[in-house]
Amino acid sequence: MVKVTFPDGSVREYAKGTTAYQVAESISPRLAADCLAASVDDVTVDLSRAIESDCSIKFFKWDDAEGKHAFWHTSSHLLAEALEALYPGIKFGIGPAIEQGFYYDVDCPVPILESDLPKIEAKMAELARNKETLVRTEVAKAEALKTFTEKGDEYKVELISALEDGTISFYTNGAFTDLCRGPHIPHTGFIKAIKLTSVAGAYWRGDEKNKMLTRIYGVSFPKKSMLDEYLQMLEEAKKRDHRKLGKELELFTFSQRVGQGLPLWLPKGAELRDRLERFLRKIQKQHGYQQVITPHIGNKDLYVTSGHYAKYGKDSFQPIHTPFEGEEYLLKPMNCPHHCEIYRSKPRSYKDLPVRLAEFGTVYRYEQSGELHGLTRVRSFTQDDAHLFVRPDQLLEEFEKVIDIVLYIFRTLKFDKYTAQISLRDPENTSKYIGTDENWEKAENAIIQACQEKGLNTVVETGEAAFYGPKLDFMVKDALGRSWQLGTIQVDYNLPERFDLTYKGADDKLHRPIMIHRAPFGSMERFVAVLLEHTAGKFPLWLSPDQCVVLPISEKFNAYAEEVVAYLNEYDVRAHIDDRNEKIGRKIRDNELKRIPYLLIVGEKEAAERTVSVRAQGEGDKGSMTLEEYRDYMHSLVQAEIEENKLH
RNA sequence: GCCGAUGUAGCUCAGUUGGCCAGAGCAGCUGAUUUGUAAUCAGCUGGUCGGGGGUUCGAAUCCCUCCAUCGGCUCCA
Repeated sequence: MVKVTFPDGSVREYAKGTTAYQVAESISPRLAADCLAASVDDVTVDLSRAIESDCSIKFFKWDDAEGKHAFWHTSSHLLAEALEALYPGIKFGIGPAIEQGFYYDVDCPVPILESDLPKIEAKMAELARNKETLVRTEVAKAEALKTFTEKGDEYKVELISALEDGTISFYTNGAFTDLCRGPHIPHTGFIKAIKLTSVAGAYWRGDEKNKMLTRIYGVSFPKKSMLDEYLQMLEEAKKRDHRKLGKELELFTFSQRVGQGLPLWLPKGAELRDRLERFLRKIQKQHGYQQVITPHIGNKDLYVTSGHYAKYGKDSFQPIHTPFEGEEYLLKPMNCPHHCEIYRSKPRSYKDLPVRLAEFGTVYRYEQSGELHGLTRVRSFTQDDAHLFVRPDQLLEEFEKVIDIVLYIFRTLKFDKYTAQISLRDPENTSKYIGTDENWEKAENAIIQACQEKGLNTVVETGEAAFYGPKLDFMVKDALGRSWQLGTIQVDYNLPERFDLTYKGADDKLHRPIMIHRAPFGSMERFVAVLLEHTAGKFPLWLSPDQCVVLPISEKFNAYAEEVVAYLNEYDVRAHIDDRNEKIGRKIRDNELKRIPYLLIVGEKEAAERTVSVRAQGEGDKGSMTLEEYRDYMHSLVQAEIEENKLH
């Protein structure tokens, strides 16, 4: 007999060799029917796994991440089985579960097109109905190699070659056998709804030097209704797409003639951006930052000194040559070197530090054409940049203060779901980076310690650091769940050395400052994009380009409406008039669709009483207010939005 | 950059197997209407069908090429 401990702490005894499924069944048939995978001593396993010794056990259903993972992983095997049946000679790369579904990478003798997906889906559904059991077998490495060499699947052979003997397992569903660690759901009959979402190219093992395979993406569900919900969710997400909203709300546009990836900010977008900038500028002023302004180009030597030229020079916009002197200039791809030169413009004392130089600096980077994406990835963008030059004893405190600013901004704009990611150097490949191991270690430790002291929940990603230093990045997802880096804070020991930055210490000797690079928004472009997707275009009142619009019932009341607009504008309430010769219903509809927060309707009654009839966006009629009441109401709302999350 | 898809008026989209001057709604303009809480009516303007080349008696439709956009991959100072 073996003792099995359950999550609630209770213990039961079972005969040795009892499967996880049988254990579930012994608790309740319902649990056994719903459960998709289990964990034994915190290792996720198939339900068919036999229990050989005392252990703790957990069961995973669809609602558990592990359950979904096993479900989608099995779905990818089902996809592979269908593909093998439909495309003889097809070879398989890898086919994992992902955050929202699964994919399989294949090398197919005939191209698989998007138009082929329904056919493949149908085949999958057919195979799923057979309730094929996923059978695990453990094999010796030599045998595994033999199997796939005979099959002619060089990708699997390559994968197996890298594995240790004794750790290799196969899973078979129907006619398809795959190299796989598992775990899987018991049989394919659980898979009731399947949608193959797209085909794409993907390099074998993620390396662009390798062959490009065909990747087929899909999702699957245990119920048809869940698929419908999922598709519905995608439709909703499309409505929040910042590219669509940017066009509808007239915030920004692109022109093929100007060039790809070069956004043109329209008046309302420019106003929105200006408001965000003023918001941050104010916080920064309170925190001892000084605004500076630097040119959009810089001498090539500047970037040779910083190391950026060696790293990015070749795949950047090509240098600008002066007509006579033969000098080379680069479009500024970042602001740090310019700020270093400002630091150097006079001798600095330890008493002057920290020096905090801030600039909304527009930079130009050659992004690969296939990477451009709305406002989130562009070739010209404005960083809300600042560089802090600090003494070693100030590093932690300053870093933590920057974290506070980032979090304040996120709170104020209601970005409550973010991931704080510590991006470290790849220790396997240090040639990608500049600087000494000692300095890297110091910089990385500073970030880790600051995050701990702030009690920040973080994930660590190795190999994601900038080439000159490690970073703390704040990632936020867009409407479709794609993650974007917004705020970033970086610790840098390298540029101060390369630019020979110094300050005079109390000991009368020269010391090296440490640099903190930081951008709480990241870039104005990307931030506005993600903000649009989060708010669906319904900006908080303080940010909204238009706070209210005055709608006269007929032309007879235009004069009074103009008075109202003038009054509100005088008191910093952003108002304008809609004096089109249209019926009031029409004006309401159009302005609601433009997501104007407040509509003020004025007719005979309002003109006589010097009031406005207030209608809040999406909420309908709120009754009438005098101009003074409405003005104060707006002021209090705006105040509340900003004060609510105030930084201490 | 790579794989795949898409590109028709300012916007959203029709356009059958290649065949009469390329259509609609919205927006815009003109006129009528003077309106009370999500679309008033009528008329008009607007397109080298992404650019270029080719096949054909004839091309939005077929082929080639370039450009842009979209979904991924790679990249992201």
